[in-house]
Amino acid sequence: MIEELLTRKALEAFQELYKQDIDPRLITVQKTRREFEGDFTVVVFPVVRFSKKSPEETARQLGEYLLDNVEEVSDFNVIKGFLNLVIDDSFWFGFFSKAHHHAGFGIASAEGENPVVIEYSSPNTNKPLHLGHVRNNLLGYSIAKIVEASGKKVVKVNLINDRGIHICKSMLAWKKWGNGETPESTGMKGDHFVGKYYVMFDKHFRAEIKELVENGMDEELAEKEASLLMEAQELLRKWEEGNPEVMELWKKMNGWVYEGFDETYRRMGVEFDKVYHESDTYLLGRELVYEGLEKGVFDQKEDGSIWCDLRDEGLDEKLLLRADRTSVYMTQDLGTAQLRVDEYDPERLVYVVGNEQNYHFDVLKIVIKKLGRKWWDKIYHLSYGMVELPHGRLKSREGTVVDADDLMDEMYETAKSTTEALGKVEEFDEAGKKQLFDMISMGALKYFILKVDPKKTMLFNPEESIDFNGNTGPFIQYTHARIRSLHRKALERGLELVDDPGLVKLLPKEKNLLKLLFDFPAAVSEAAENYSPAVIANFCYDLAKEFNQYYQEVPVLREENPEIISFRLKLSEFVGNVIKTGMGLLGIEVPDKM
RNA sequence: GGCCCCAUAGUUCAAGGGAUAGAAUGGAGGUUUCCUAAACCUUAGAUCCAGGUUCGAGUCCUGGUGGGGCUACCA
Repeated sequence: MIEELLTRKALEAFQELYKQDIDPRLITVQKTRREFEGDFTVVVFPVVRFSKKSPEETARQLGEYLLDNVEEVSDFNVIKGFLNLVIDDSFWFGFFSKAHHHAGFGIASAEGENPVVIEYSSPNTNKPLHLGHVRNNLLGYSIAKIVEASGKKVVKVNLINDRGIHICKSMLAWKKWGNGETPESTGMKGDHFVGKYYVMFDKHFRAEIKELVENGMDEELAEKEASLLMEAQELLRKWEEGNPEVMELWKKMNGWVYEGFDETYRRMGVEFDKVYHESDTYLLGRELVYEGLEKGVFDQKEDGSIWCDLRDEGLDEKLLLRADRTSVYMTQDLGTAQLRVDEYDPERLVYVVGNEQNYHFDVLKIVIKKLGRKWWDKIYHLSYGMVELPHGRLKSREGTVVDADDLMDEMYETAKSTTEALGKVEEFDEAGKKQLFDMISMGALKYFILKVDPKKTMLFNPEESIDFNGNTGPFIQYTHARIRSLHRKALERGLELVDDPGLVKLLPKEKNLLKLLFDFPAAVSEAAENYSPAVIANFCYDLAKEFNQYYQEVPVLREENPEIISFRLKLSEFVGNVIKTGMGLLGIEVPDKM
């Protein structure tokens, strides 16, 4: 890397010029800001105490040394304590010649045995997916792609919370009021169908509480003793006992939900290498809790419930098993973590889970540590921010949710009408149109969500919807389509091209593009280190924006010189390929024409 | 009450302790006989408050204000 070379040479310069060995961390080489001349900048303020010269003088002497001793440096200028170095065109052109052929530029091949296991999605089987899940799924899938591109093996896993009181509520409602109807008989998508009964349970449950309270019962007590809740709990007990009738209903209703989820996953373009079900892992979790009890790291209370005392770590006591020995959320998460370690021996266990569960994961790590598992610190909670609506956060109960399927439908319609209004679809057949509208609508949605730093709370305004102009997915897709169009036109016109154009005088915009392209592998690494697709999204946007400016002011195909046409065309294609690769890391497809 | 997170143009987002805080959108104005105008160009507009550390603070520290989350024998 050129930055490392410059750092090394700068250190060398300090030895030569001032007889000083300085801490490499004091030398910062960064990209020169747009408004100044140069490609890389060394900030000399931190090292003036070693040179014992003014910042300007230090920068000037360092600049002269680098100009004399580093082949790539062709000029420099000094502004205050900033040394701006100009890298010779031949360096950038050399990079172009080497890299533009390479289809997988920026993508490292997987090495090492131990994979990174990434859990994402993790739905409950009682209701359809909403906007919060969309952020989760898109983040998880994209991060998996990015980590893979950074040269690691990745296993994408999903953990389905398929058991518990929530699904029992849906089951009970269906038994009581379903009259045997099914997704097929109603034409509803399976997850929406089951979700309907979950809502129905809640409605009747509320009504019952209201009635109990009106008859003089305390509200808190009513919420605990409502007959509907008791029945649902009875159903859960029967489930844990393996009651055949209950199991059958449970399997049937979960099956409906999975069919619905699969459709939504397919549409979002996400997939998994392995799917875990909580119903398969909670028993292992229970064994781990007993193990901890034997080791004396957990405690049993008089009623038989088992707890982990975390007060020494500044946290509270945490329940691990109920008095009746049924399991809680933490129990099954212990089990699944152990299972994954046994199965994959991972270098890291990444959990893509919302930041509302920060506390849960703090506790999980400590509990695993207390169990004596050395891999406790391989657990990494990728804690992403909530999606808020203009009126506050998403709340299923209050009906302020944005349903994932509805959202995708609306996006599709918007993409369709916008594209048709622009008169861009005459040349497409029906299948081509559908494919294009899918790409554009999902591109807009995915980019909108992924361009935001995962850790931050983000706002989604359904009224204003998602834009197709400016810093958006379709803008970048459009740039790609333009580049592909250039390529098509060049072939149509039978232009005389050369395979490896020789060194041409680089225009400023061309140099800017090459500098951006040069940074792509570093952007992939940075995105992988920080688990942040936003880094890639911003990179793609900058590249597309720079290209559009270039496209606007520089003719590509209308040049005389075949060498120059070839260079500009290949540079454009290089940009197009990197956009395609980068957007691919976000799970976004790019069209050849739009 | 305790613990955690956040605060940047009207709005939605950027900014690895570095130069004059970038974009987009919305506002105002402009570009199409020429490679796709979902584009491009010009223009106005912002770091919550008070201290501190530093040659240098949107970024780090302390206090305040405002917002969100967690603090379930729900998952």
